[in-house]
Amino acid sequence: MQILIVEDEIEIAETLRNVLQRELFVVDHVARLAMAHEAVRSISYDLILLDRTLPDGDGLSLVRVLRTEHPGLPIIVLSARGDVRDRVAGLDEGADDYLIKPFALEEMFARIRAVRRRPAVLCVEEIRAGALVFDVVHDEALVAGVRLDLVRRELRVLATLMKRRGRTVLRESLEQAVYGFDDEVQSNTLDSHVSRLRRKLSEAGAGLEIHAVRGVGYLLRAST
Amino acid sequence: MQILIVEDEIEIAETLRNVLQRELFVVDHVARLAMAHEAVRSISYDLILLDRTLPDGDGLSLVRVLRTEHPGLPIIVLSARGDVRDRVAGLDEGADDYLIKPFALEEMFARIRAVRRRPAVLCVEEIRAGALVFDVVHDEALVAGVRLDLVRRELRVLATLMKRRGRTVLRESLEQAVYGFDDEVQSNTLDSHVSRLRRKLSEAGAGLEIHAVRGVGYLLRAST
DNA sequence: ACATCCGCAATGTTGCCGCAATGCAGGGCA
DNA sequence: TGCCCTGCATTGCGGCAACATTGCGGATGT
Repeated sequence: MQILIVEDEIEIAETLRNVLQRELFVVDHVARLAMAHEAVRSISYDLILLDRTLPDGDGLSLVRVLRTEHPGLPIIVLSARGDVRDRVAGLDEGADDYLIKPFALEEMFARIRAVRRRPAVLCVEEIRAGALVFDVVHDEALVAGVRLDLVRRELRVLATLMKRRGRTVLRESLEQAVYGFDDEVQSNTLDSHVSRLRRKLSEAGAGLEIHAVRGVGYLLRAST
Repeated sequence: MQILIVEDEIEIAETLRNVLQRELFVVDHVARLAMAHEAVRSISYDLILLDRTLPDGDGLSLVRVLRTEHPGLPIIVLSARGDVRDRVAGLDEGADDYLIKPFALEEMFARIRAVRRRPAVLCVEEIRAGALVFDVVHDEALVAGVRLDLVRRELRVLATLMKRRGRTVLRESLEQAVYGFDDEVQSNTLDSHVSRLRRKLSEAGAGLEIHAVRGVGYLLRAST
Protein backbone atom coordinates (compact mmCIF):
# COMPACT_ATOMS: atom_id res chain seq x y z
CA MET A 1 0.00 0.00 0.00
CA GLN A 2 1.72 3.09 -1.29
CA ILE A 3 0.43 6.53 -0.40
CA LEU A 4 1.24 9.95 -1.82
CA ILE A 5 0.83 12.98 0.41
CA VAL A 6 0.49 16.29 -1.40
CA GLU A 7 0.85 18.95 1.30
CA ASP A 8 2.90 22.11 1.56
CA GLU A 9 2.83 22.59 5.31
CA ILE A 10 5.83 20.62 6.39
CA GLU A 11 4.69 20.02 9.91
CA ILE A 12 1.37 18.46 8.92
CA ALA A 13 3.03 16.42 6.23
CA GLU A 14 5.59 15.00 8.64
CA THR A 15 2.93 14.09 11.17
CA LEU A 16 0.92 12.26 8.54
CA ARG A 17 3.97 10.54 7.20
CA ASN A 18 4.92 9.30 10.65
CA VAL A 19 1.56 7.91 11.64
CA LEU A 20 1.01 6.33 8.25
CA GLN A 21 4.43 4.74 8.22
CA ARG A 22 3.72 3.33 11.63
CA GLU A 23 0.77 1.57 9.98
CA LEU A 24 3.24 0.00 7.55
CA PHE A 25 2.22 2.11 4.59
CA VAL A 26 4.83 3.25 2.13
CA VAL A 27 4.61 7.03 2.10
CA ASP A 28 5.87 9.59 -0.40
CA HIS A 29 5.54 13.30 0.13
CA VAL A 30 5.57 16.22 -2.26
CA ALA A 31 4.82 19.84 -1.53
CA ARG A 32 3.78 21.13 -4.91
CA LEU A 33 1.31 20.28 -7.63
CA ALA A 34 3.99 20.09 -10.26
CA MET A 35 5.86 17.48 -8.27
CA ALA A 36 2.66 15.62 -7.61
CA HIS A 37 1.99 15.34 -11.33
CA GLU A 38 5.43 13.95 -11.84
CA ALA A 39 5.07 11.50 -8.98
CA VAL A 40 1.79 9.99 -10.15
CA ARG A 41 3.20 9.62 -13.64
CA SER A 42 6.08 7.45 -12.52
CA ILE A 43 4.60 5.55 -9.58
CA SER A 44 1.27 3.84 -9.27
CA TYR A 45 -0.01 4.84 -5.86
CA ASP A 46 -2.85 3.18 -4.06
CA LEU A 47 -4.09 6.35 -2.42
CA ILE A 48 -3.59 10.12 -2.65
CA LEU A 49 -3.97 12.44 0.32
CA LEU A 50 -4.33 15.87 -1.19
CA ASP A 51 -4.24 19.34 0.30
CA ARG A 52 -6.15 21.92 -1.67
CA THR A 53 -4.28 25.11 -0.94
CA LEU A 54 -0.88 24.66 -2.49
CA PRO A 55 1.74 27.21 -3.57
CA ASP A 56 1.27 26.47 -7.25
CA GLY A 57 -2.48 26.08 -7.43
CA ASP A 58 -5.63 24.38 -6.22
CA GLY A 59 -5.27 20.67 -5.51
CA LEU A 60 -8.53 20.02 -7.30
CA SER A 61 -6.77 20.51 -10.61
CA LEU A 62 -4.81 17.37 -9.81
CA VAL A 63 -8.02 15.51 -9.06
CA ARG A 64 -9.30 16.38 -12.49
CA VAL A 65 -6.22 14.97 -14.19
CA LEU A 66 -6.11 11.86 -12.03
CA ARG A 67 -9.72 11.07 -12.71
CA THR A 68 -9.10 10.73 -16.40
CA GLU A 69 -5.71 9.05 -16.20
CA HIS A 70 -6.23 6.86 -13.14
CA PRO A 71 -9.95 6.45 -12.83
CA GLY A 72 -9.80 3.99 -9.97
CA LEU A 73 -7.24 5.72 -7.78
CA PRO A 74 -8.72 6.77 -4.41
CA ILE A 75 -8.25 10.42 -3.52
CA ILE A 76 -8.97 11.96 -0.15
CA VAL A 77 -8.91 15.74 -0.04
CA LEU A 78 -7.64 17.38 3.13
CA SER A 79 -8.52 21.03 3.37
CA ALA A 80 -9.21 23.93 5.66
CA ARG A 81 -11.66 25.16 3.07
CA GLY A 82 -14.57 23.18 4.32
CA ASP A 83 -17.88 24.84 3.73
CA VAL A 84 -20.54 23.03 1.82
CA ARG A 85 -19.69 24.61 -1.49
CA ASP A 86 -16.04 23.60 -1.25
CA ARG A 87 -16.88 20.06 -0.26
CA VAL A 88 -19.37 19.64 -3.06
CA ALA A 89 -16.84 20.97 -5.55
CA GLY A 90 -14.22 18.54 -4.33
CA LEU A 91 -16.43 15.49 -4.43
CA ASP A 92 -17.87 16.38 -7.80
CA GLU A 93 -14.44 16.81 -9.24
CA GLY A 94 -13.95 13.16 -8.41
CA ALA A 95 -12.49 13.02 -4.91
CA ASP A 96 -13.60 9.99 -2.93
CA ASP A 97 -13.72 11.81 0.37
CA TYR A 98 -13.21 15.22 1.84
CA LEU A 99 -11.76 15.82 5.31
CA ILE A 100 -11.79 19.24 6.90
CA LYS A 101 -8.78 20.47 8.78
CA PRO A 102 -8.28 20.13 11.59
CA PHE A 103 -9.34 16.52 11.74
CA ALA A 104 -8.79 13.63 14.11
CA LEU A 105 -6.17 11.19 12.88
CA GLU A 106 -8.44 8.36 13.92
CA GLU A 107 -11.09 9.60 11.53
CA MET A 108 -8.59 9.88 8.74
CA PHE A 109 -7.62 6.25 9.27
CA ALA A 110 -11.24 5.21 9.29
CA ARG A 111 -11.83 7.02 6.01
CA ILE A 112 -8.72 5.50 4.49
CA ARG A 113 -9.98 2.09 5.50
CA ALA A 114 -13.38 2.89 4.01
CA VAL A 115 -11.87 4.00 0.72
CA ARG A 116 -9.63 0.93 0.54
CA ARG A 117 -12.57 -1.40 0.85
CA ARG A 118 -13.89 -0.13 -2.41
CA PRO A 119 -13.26 -2.19 -5.50
CA ALA A 120 -10.22 -1.09 -7.38
CA VAL A 121 -11.85 -0.22 -10.64
CA LEU A 122 -14.04 2.79 -10.83
CA CYS A 123 -17.57 2.42 -12.03
CA VAL A 124 -18.14 3.71 -15.48
CA GLU A 125 -20.05 6.92 -15.33
CA GLU A 126 -21.11 6.50 -18.88
CA ILE A 127 -22.51 3.41 -20.48
CA ARG A 128 -22.25 3.15 -24.24
CA ALA A 129 -24.27 0.97 -26.55
CA GLY A 130 -24.94 1.52 -30.21
CA ALA A 131 -24.87 5.27 -30.83
CA LEU A 132 -26.15 6.00 -27.37
CA VAL A 133 -24.23 7.29 -24.40
CA PHE A 134 -25.99 6.97 -21.09
CA ASP A 135 -24.73 9.33 -18.42
CA VAL A 136 -25.31 7.39 -15.23
CA VAL A 137 -24.54 10.28 -12.96
CA HIS A 138 -26.95 12.74 -14.49
CA ASP A 139 -29.40 10.18 -15.78
CA GLU A 140 -29.30 11.44 -19.33
CA ALA A 141 -29.23 9.70 -22.64
CA LEU A 142 -27.21 11.28 -25.45
CA VAL A 143 -27.04 10.42 -29.12
CA ALA A 144 -24.35 12.30 -31.02
CA GLY A 145 -24.16 14.74 -28.14
CA VAL A 146 -27.84 15.50 -28.27
CA ARG A 147 -29.94 14.80 -25.22
CA LEU A 148 -32.90 12.50 -25.73
CA ASP A 149 -36.13 13.88 -24.39
CA LEU A 150 -37.18 11.02 -22.16
CA VAL A 151 -39.62 11.21 -19.29
CA ARG A 152 -38.90 9.74 -15.91
CA ARG A 153 -40.30 6.26 -16.40
CA GLU A 154 -38.64 5.92 -19.77
CA LEU A 155 -35.33 6.96 -18.25
CA ARG A 156 -35.65 4.35 -15.51
CA VAL A 157 -36.40 1.65 -18.05
CA LEU A 158 -33.51 2.67 -20.26
CA ALA A 159 -31.08 2.95 -17.36
CA THR A 160 -31.96 -0.50 -16.13
CA LEU A 161 -31.66 -2.06 -19.55
CA MET A 162 -28.38 -0.25 -20.26
CA LYS A 163 -26.80 -1.58 -17.08
CA ARG A 164 -27.44 -5.09 -18.30
CA ARG A 165 -27.29 -4.43 -22.01
CA GLY A 166 -27.05 -7.55 -24.06
CA ARG A 167 -28.59 -9.61 -21.29
CA THR A 168 -32.13 -10.15 -20.18
CA VAL A 169 -33.69 -8.07 -17.44
CA LEU A 170 -36.51 -9.80 -15.66
CA ARG A 171 -39.84 -8.13 -16.07
CA GLU A 172 -40.07 -8.11 -12.30
CA SER A 173 -36.71 -6.39 -11.93
CA LEU A 174 -37.74 -3.75 -14.38
CA GLU A 175 -40.93 -3.09 -12.50
CA GLN A 176 -39.03 -2.75 -9.27
CA ALA A 177 -36.53 -0.44 -10.87
CA VAL A 178 -39.20 1.77 -12.37
CA TYR A 179 -41.59 1.82 -9.45
CA GLY A 180 -40.69 1.40 -5.82
CA PHE A 181 -42.08 -1.56 -4.02
CA ASP A 182 -44.96 0.31 -2.38
CA ASP A 183 -46.09 1.58 -5.71
CA GLU A 184 -47.32 -1.25 -7.74
CA VAL A 185 -48.62 -1.33 -11.22
CA GLN A 186 -51.71 -3.24 -12.14
CA SER A 187 -51.67 -3.35 -15.87
CA ASN A 188 -49.41 -3.40 -18.87
CA THR A 189 -48.15 0.08 -18.12
CA LEU A 190 -44.56 -1.08 -18.26
CA ASP A 191 -45.13 -2.32 -21.78
CA SER A 192 -46.42 1.04 -22.85
CA HIS A 193 -43.34 2.76 -21.46
CA VAL A 194 -41.17 0.30 -23.31
CA SER A 195 -43.13 1.04 -26.43
CA ARG A 196 -42.72 4.81 -26.18
CA LEU A 197 -39.07 4.37 -25.33
CA ARG A 198 -38.59 2.22 -28.38
CA ARG A 199 -40.09 4.89 -30.58
CA LYS A 200 -37.86 7.60 -29.16
CA LEU A 201 -34.77 5.45 -29.46
CA SER A 202 -35.46 4.68 -33.07
CA GLU A 203 -36.39 8.27 -33.95
CA ALA A 204 -33.13 9.45 -32.44
CA GLY A 205 -31.17 6.85 -34.37
CA ALA A 206 -29.74 5.32 -31.22
CA GLY A 207 -28.94 2.10 -33.04
CA LEU A 208 -30.52 0.13 -30.24
CA GLU A 209 -33.41 -2.20 -30.05
CA ILE A 210 -35.37 -3.42 -27.09
CA HIS A 211 -36.12 -7.04 -27.53
CA ALA A 212 -38.84 -8.81 -25.59
CA VAL A 213 -37.96 -12.15 -24.09
CA ARG A 214 -41.29 -13.84 -23.92
CA GLY A 215 -42.31 -14.83 -20.43
CA VAL A 216 -39.10 -13.46 -18.91
CA GLY A 217 -38.49 -9.79 -19.53
CA TYR A 218 -36.69 -7.44 -21.89
CA LEU A 219 -33.23 -7.06 -23.27
CA LEU A 220 -31.42 -4.20 -24.93
CA ARG A 221 -28.97 -4.70 -27.76
CA ALA A 222 -27.34 -2.87 -30.59
CA SER A 223 -29.28 -3.28 -33.79
CA THR A 224 -27.40 -5.01 -36.54
CA MET B 1 -31.02 4.11 -9.46
CA GLN B 2 -33.05 2.75 -6.60
CA ILE B 3 -32.51 4.06 -3.09
CA LEU B 4 -33.68 2.79 0.28
CA ILE B 5 -34.10 5.32 3.08
CA VAL B 6 -34.03 3.86 6.58
CA GLU B 7 -35.19 6.67 8.85
CA ASP B 8 -37.75 6.86 11.62
CA GLU B 9 -38.31 10.60 11.64
CA ILE B 10 -41.08 10.97 9.13
CA GLU B 11 -40.39 14.58 8.34
CA ILE B 12 -36.76 14.01 7.42
CA ALA B 13 -37.65 10.92 5.47
CA GLU B 14 -40.27 12.73 3.45
CA THR B 15 -37.92 15.60 2.68
CA LEU B 16 -35.27 13.19 1.47
CA ARG B 17 -37.74 11.22 -0.53
CA ASN B 18 -39.02 14.34 -2.24
CA VAL B 19 -35.67 15.78 -3.20
CA LEU B 20 -34.37 12.40 -4.31
CA GLN B 21 -37.42 11.67 -6.38
CA ARG B 22 -37.05 15.05 -8.00
CA GLU B 23 -33.60 13.84 -9.07
CA LEU B 24 -35.32 10.93 -10.78
CA PHE B 25 -34.30 8.33 -8.26
CA VAL B 26 -36.68 5.60 -7.28
CA VAL B 27 -37.04 5.88 -3.53
CA ASP B 28 -38.31 3.44 -0.94
CA HIS B 29 -38.66 4.30 2.70
CA VAL B 30 -38.84 2.19 5.83
CA ALA B 31 -38.81 3.36 9.44
CA ARG B 32 -37.50 0.29 11.20
CA LEU B 33 -34.55 -2.04 11.01
CA ALA B 34 -36.76 -5.08 10.70
CA MET B 35 -38.43 -3.63 7.64
CA ALA B 36 -35.09 -2.62 6.24
CA HIS B 37 -33.85 -6.19 6.46
CA GLU B 38 -36.92 -7.36 4.65
CA ALA B 39 -36.59 -4.71 1.96
CA VAL B 40 -32.98 -5.44 1.13
CA ARG B 41 -33.77 -9.11 0.93
CA SER B 42 -36.37 -8.67 -1.76
CA ILE B 43 -35.01 -5.74 -3.75
CA SER B 44 -31.53 -5.01 -4.96
CA TYR B 45 -30.97 -1.38 -4.16
CA ASP B 46 -28.20 0.76 -5.54
CA LEU B 47 -27.78 2.79 -2.39
CA ILE B 48 -28.87 2.78 1.26
CA LEU B 49 -29.34 5.96 3.28
CA LEU B 50 -29.30 4.82 6.86
CA ASP B 51 -30.17 6.58 10.09
CA ARG B 52 -28.41 5.18 13.14
CA THR B 53 -30.90 5.86 15.90
CA LEU B 54 -33.93 3.74 15.10
CA PRO B 55 -36.74 2.46 17.33
CA ASP B 56 -35.60 -1.12 17.10
CA GLY B 57 -31.87 -0.71 17.30
CA ASP B 58 -28.69 0.87 15.96
CA GLY B 59 -28.55 1.17 12.19
CA LEU B 60 -24.98 -0.09 12.25
CA SER B 61 -26.26 -3.61 12.83
CA LEU B 62 -27.79 -3.42 9.37
CA VAL B 63 -24.47 -2.30 7.94
CA ARG B 64 -22.84 -5.39 9.37
CA VAL B 65 -25.35 -7.69 7.71
CA LEU B 66 -25.29 -5.87 4.39
CA ARG B 67 -21.52 -6.02 4.23
CA THR B 68 -21.55 -9.79 4.22
CA GLU B 69 -24.58 -10.27 2.03
CA HIS B 70 -24.18 -7.35 -0.40
CA PRO B 71 -20.50 -6.49 -0.35
CA GLY B 72 -20.72 -3.91 -3.09
CA LEU B 73 -23.82 -2.06 -1.97
CA PRO B 74 -23.09 1.57 -1.09
CA ILE B 75 -24.26 2.69 2.35
CA ILE B 76 -24.30 6.26 3.59
CA VAL B 77 -24.99 6.72 7.29
CA LEU B 78 -26.95 9.78 8.34
CA SER B 79 -26.72 10.48 12.02
CA ALA B 80 -26.88 13.11 14.68
CA ARG B 81 -24.29 11.10 16.58
CA GLY B 82 -21.31 12.65 14.94
CA ASP B 83 -18.27 12.75 17.15
CA VAL B 84 -15.10 11.14 15.96
CA ARG B 85 -15.69 7.89 17.78
CA ASP B 86 -19.12 7.45 16.21
CA ARG B 87 -17.87 8.26 12.75
CA VAL B 88 -14.96 5.86 13.03
CA ALA B 89 -17.28 3.12 14.26
CA GLY B 90 -19.63 3.67 11.35
CA LEU B 91 -16.95 3.67 8.70
CA ASP B 92 -15.20 0.65 10.18
CA GLU B 93 -18.40 -1.30 10.27
CA GLY B 94 -18.44 -0.90 6.52
CA ALA B 95 -20.35 2.26 5.74
CA ASP B 96 -19.06 4.10 2.72
CA ASP B 97 -19.70 7.54 4.08
CA TYR B 98 -20.98 9.22 7.21
CA LEU B 99 -22.98 12.43 7.14
CA ILE B 100 -23.73 14.32 10.31
CA LYS B 101 -27.18 15.79 10.86
CA PRO B 102 -28.03 18.45 10.13
CA PHE B 103 -26.39 18.40 6.74
CA ALA B 104 -26.79 20.35 3.53
CA LEU B 105 -28.78 18.50 0.89
CA GLU B 106 -26.24 19.61 -1.67
CA GLU B 107 -23.51 17.81 0.19
CA MET B 108 -25.59 14.69 0.42
CA PHE B 109 -26.05 14.76 -3.34
CA ALA B 110 -22.35 15.24 -3.85
CA ARG B 111 -21.58 12.28 -1.61
CA ILE B 112 -24.18 10.17 -3.38
CA ARG B 113 -22.54 11.03 -6.66
CA ALA B 114 -19.12 10.13 -5.24
CA VAL B 115 -20.37 6.78 -3.99
CA ARG B 116 -22.12 5.99 -7.24
CA ARG B 117 -18.94 6.18 -9.25
CA ARG B 118 -17.98 2.84 -7.81
CA PRO B 119 -18.61 -0.37 -9.68
CA ALA B 120 -21.31 -2.83 -8.82
CA VAL B 121 -19.97 -6.13 -7.64
CA LEU B 122 -21.63 -9.03 -9.21
CA CYS B 123 -21.11 -12.67 -8.55
CA VAL B 124 -22.38 -15.05 -11.12
CA GLU B 125 -22.46 -18.79 -11.02
CA GLU B 126 -21.47 -20.23 -14.37
CA ILE B 127 -21.07 -23.58 -16.05
CA ARG B 128 -18.68 -23.77 -18.97
CA ALA B 129 -18.52 -26.29 -21.77
CA GLY B 130 -17.04 -25.87 -25.20
CA ALA B 131 -17.33 -22.20 -26.11
CA LEU B 132 -20.50 -21.83 -24.09
CA VAL B 133 -20.95 -20.20 -20.73
CA PHE B 134 -24.19 -20.92 -18.97
CA ASP B 135 -25.18 -18.32 -16.42
CA VAL B 136 -27.15 -20.29 -13.88
CA VAL B 137 -28.36 -17.28 -11.97
CA HIS B 138 -29.83 -15.45 -14.91
CA ASP B 139 -30.67 -18.50 -16.97
CA GLU B 140 -28.76 -17.32 -19.99
CA ALA B 141 -26.39 -18.97 -22.40
CA LEU B 142 -23.47 -16.94 -23.72
CA VAL B 143 -21.03 -17.66 -26.52
CA ALA B 144 -18.18 -15.20 -26.70
CA GLY B 145 -20.16 -12.88 -24.46
CA VAL B 146 -23.14 -12.87 -26.75
CA ARG B 147 -26.44 -14.12 -25.47
CA LEU B 148 -28.02 -16.99 -27.31
CA ASP B 149 -31.62 -16.35 -28.18
CA LEU B 150 -33.18 -19.44 -26.65
CA VAL B 151 -36.80 -19.82 -25.65
CA ARG B 152 -37.88 -21.14 -22.31
CA ARG B 153 -38.09 -24.84 -23.10
CA GLU B 154 -34.79 -24.81 -24.93
CA LEU B 155 -33.20 -23.13 -21.95
CA ARG B 156 -34.52 -25.79 -19.60
CA VAL B 157 -33.15 -28.54 -21.81
CA LEU B 158 -29.77 -26.87 -22.13
CA ALA B 159 -29.53 -26.14 -18.42
CA THR B 160 -30.25 -29.74 -17.55
CA LEU B 161 -27.77 -31.11 -20.03
CA MET B 162 -25.10 -28.62 -18.96
CA LYS B 163 -25.39 -29.67 -15.35
CA ARG B 164 -24.61 -33.25 -16.34
CA ARG B 165 -22.44 -32.49 -19.34
CA GLY B 166 -20.45 -35.45 -20.54
CA ARG B 167 -22.89 -37.87 -18.97
CA THR B 168 -26.20 -39.22 -20.16
CA VAL B 169 -29.40 -37.63 -18.96
CA LEU B 170 -32.34 -39.99 -18.89
CA ARG B 171 -35.12 -38.98 -21.18
CA GLU B 172 -37.40 -39.14 -18.19
CA SER B 173 -35.21 -36.74 -16.19
CA LEU B 174 -35.18 -34.30 -19.05
CA GLU B 175 -38.92 -34.34 -19.36
CA GLN B 176 -39.26 -33.75 -15.68
CA ALA B 177 -36.81 -30.87 -15.80
CA VAL B 178 -38.51 -29.22 -18.74
CA TYR B 179 -42.07 -29.76 -17.65
CA GLY B 180 -43.13 -30.11 -14.04
CA PHE B 181 -44.24 -33.33 -12.45
CA ASP B 182 -47.86 -32.55 -13.17
CA ASP B 183 -47.57 -31.35 -16.69
CA GLU B 184 -46.78 -34.18 -18.94
CA VAL B 185 -46.22 -34.23 -22.61
CA GLN B 186 -47.92 -36.66 -24.90
CA SER B 187 -45.82 -36.59 -27.99
CA ASN B 188 -42.31 -36.13 -29.23
CA THR B 189 -42.33 -32.49 -28.22
CA LEU B 190 -39.14 -32.88 -26.26
CA ASP B 191 -37.37 -34.11 -29.36
CA SER B 192 -38.42 -31.09 -31.29
CA HIS B 193 -37.02 -28.82 -28.62
CA VAL B 194 -33.76 -30.73 -28.68
CA SER B 195 -33.72 -30.33 -32.42
CA ARG B 196 -34.21 -26.59 -32.39
CA LEU B 197 -31.67 -26.27 -29.60
CA ARG B 198 -29.13 -28.19 -31.64
CA ARG B 199 -29.60 -25.87 -34.55
CA LYS B 200 -29.13 -22.77 -32.43
CA LEU B 201 -26.06 -24.17 -30.72
CA SER B 202 -24.40 -24.98 -33.99
CA GLU B 203 -25.33 -21.64 -35.57
CA ALA B 204 -23.80 -19.84 -32.61
CA GLY B 205 -20.65 -21.91 -32.81
CA ALA B 206 -21.00 -23.17 -29.27
CA GLY B 207 -18.70 -26.10 -29.96
CA LEU B 208 -21.17 -28.46 -28.37
CA GLU B 209 -23.17 -31.36 -29.65
CA ILE B 210 -26.17 -33.08 -28.22
CA HIS B 211 -25.86 -36.78 -28.73
CA ALA B 212 -28.82 -39.11 -28.51
CA VAL B 213 -28.38 -42.31 -26.56
CA ARG B 214 -30.81 -44.63 -28.10
CA GLY B 215 -33.43 -45.90 -25.68
CA VAL B 216 -31.94 -43.98 -22.76
CA GLY B 217 -31.75 -40.25 -23.22
CA TYR B 218 -29.40 -37.49 -24.34
CA LEU B 219 -25.88 -36.43 -23.63
CA LEU B 220 -24.07 -33.13 -24.15
CA ARG B 221 -20.41 -32.95 -24.99
CA ALA B 222 -17.86 -30.68 -26.54
CA SER B 223 -17.44 -31.36 -30.23
CA THR B 224 -13.95 -32.40 -31.16
C1' DA C 1 -55.12 27.03 -16.45
C1' DC C 2 -52.17 24.65 -19.14
C1' DA C 3 -49.05 21.18 -20.47
C1' DT C 4 -47.07 17.01 -19.30
C1' DC C 5 -46.84 12.63 -17.39
C1' DC C 6 -48.59 8.24 -16.61
C1' DG C 7 -51.73 4.55 -15.47
C1' DC C 8 -55.17 1.99 -17.71
C1' DA C 9 -57.68 -0.69 -21.06
C1' DA C 10 -58.95 -2.01 -25.77
C1' DT C 11 -57.37 -3.79 -29.84
C1' DG C 12 -54.02 -5.63 -32.99
C1' DT C 13 -49.83 -8.63 -33.59
C1' DT C 14 -46.28 -12.01 -32.64
C1' DG C 15 -44.20 -16.11 -31.59
C1' DC C 16 -43.93 -20.13 -28.37
C1' DC C 17 -45.04 -24.66 -28.05
C1' DG C 18 -47.61 -28.82 -28.38
C1' DC C 19 -48.75 -31.76 -31.91
C1' DA C 20 -48.29 -34.80 -35.69
C1' DA C 21 -46.57 -36.14 -40.27
C1' DT C 22 -42.73 -37.52 -42.62
C1' DG C 23 -38.08 -39.00 -43.05
C1' DC C 24 -34.04 -41.42 -41.44
C1' DA C 25 -30.91 -44.54 -39.04
C1' DG C 26 -29.69 -48.43 -36.39
C1' DG C 27 -30.10 -53.05 -35.03
C1' DG C 28 -32.17 -57.61 -34.49
C1' DC C 29 -33.31 -61.68 -36.79
C1' DA C 30 -33.53 -65.12 -40.29
C1' DT D 1 -27.43 -59.25 -46.49
C1' DG D 2 -32.13 -57.81 -46.70
C1' DC D 3 -36.16 -56.77 -44.24
C1' DC D 4 -38.70 -54.68 -40.76
C1' DC D 5 -39.50 -52.40 -36.65
C1' DT D 6 -38.51 -49.17 -33.34
C1' DG D 7 -36.92 -44.85 -31.87
C1' DC D 8 -34.82 -40.38 -33.06
C1' DA D 9 -34.76 -35.98 -36.34
C1' DT D 10 -36.89 -32.42 -38.55
C1' DT D 11 -40.37 -29.31 -39.98
C1' DG D 12 -44.95 -26.97 -40.71
C1' DC D 13 -49.22 -25.70 -38.53
C1' DG D 14 -52.68 -23.76 -35.37
C1' DG D 15 -54.20 -22.11 -30.93
C1' DC D 16 -53.42 -19.21 -27.38
C1' DA D 17 -51.06 -16.44 -24.24
C1' DA D 18 -47.95 -12.77 -24.09
C1' DC D 19 -46.42 -8.59 -26.11
C1' DA D 20 -47.19 -3.95 -28.93
C1' DT D 21 -49.44 0.08 -29.71
C1' DT D 22 -52.37 3.83 -29.06
C1' DG D 23 -55.99 6.92 -27.20
C1' DC D 24 -58.14 8.60 -23.12
C1' DG D 25 -58.64 10.78 -18.79
C1' DG D 26 -57.10 11.75 -14.18
C1' DA D 27 -53.34 13.58 -11.61
C1' DT D 28 -49.66 16.64 -10.90
C1' DG D 29 -46.81 20.32 -10.98
C1' DT D 30 -45.74 25.03 -13.07
